[in-house]
Amino acid sequence: MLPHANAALHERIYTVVCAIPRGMVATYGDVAVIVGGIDAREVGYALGEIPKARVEEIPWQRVVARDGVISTRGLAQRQALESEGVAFDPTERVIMARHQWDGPQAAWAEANGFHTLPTRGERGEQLSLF
DNA sequence: CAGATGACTCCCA
DNA sequence: CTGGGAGCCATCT
Repeated sequence: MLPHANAALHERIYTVVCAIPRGMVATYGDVAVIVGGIDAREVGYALGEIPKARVEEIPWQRVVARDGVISTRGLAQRQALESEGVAFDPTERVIMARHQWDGPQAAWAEANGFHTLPTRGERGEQLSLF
């Protein structure tokens, strides 16, 4: 379904995805919060509607499920992430403690009409996730 | 307007 | 770990 969902909404989602730094990942839920007014599912559907011509410019592979699991078929996403330095644990999950994006900078978010993520606390200290 | 459907997430058995 | 079910939002039938 969703043959041609709201183009403007897709653009906002794509813009946020393009802001995810190389080597980092964001969850569907995080992207939804940043865009505002939508939920994780909407993000997933939008990414599934990326036109072929733009799949090269949009780092869709940097968006993963909340627990670091990749939900797309095949290994393309995992390989793309590994090639840019994202590490996976033995169960094929992204090591979120080390690669989860903190969200856009306040200035950028405000300038583009987006939200910033709520403080994720001292996430960089809990490295003992294994 | 009601029902169905998803690259989601959370909870419980 | 697996599976089911509810809640979630936007769009399509």
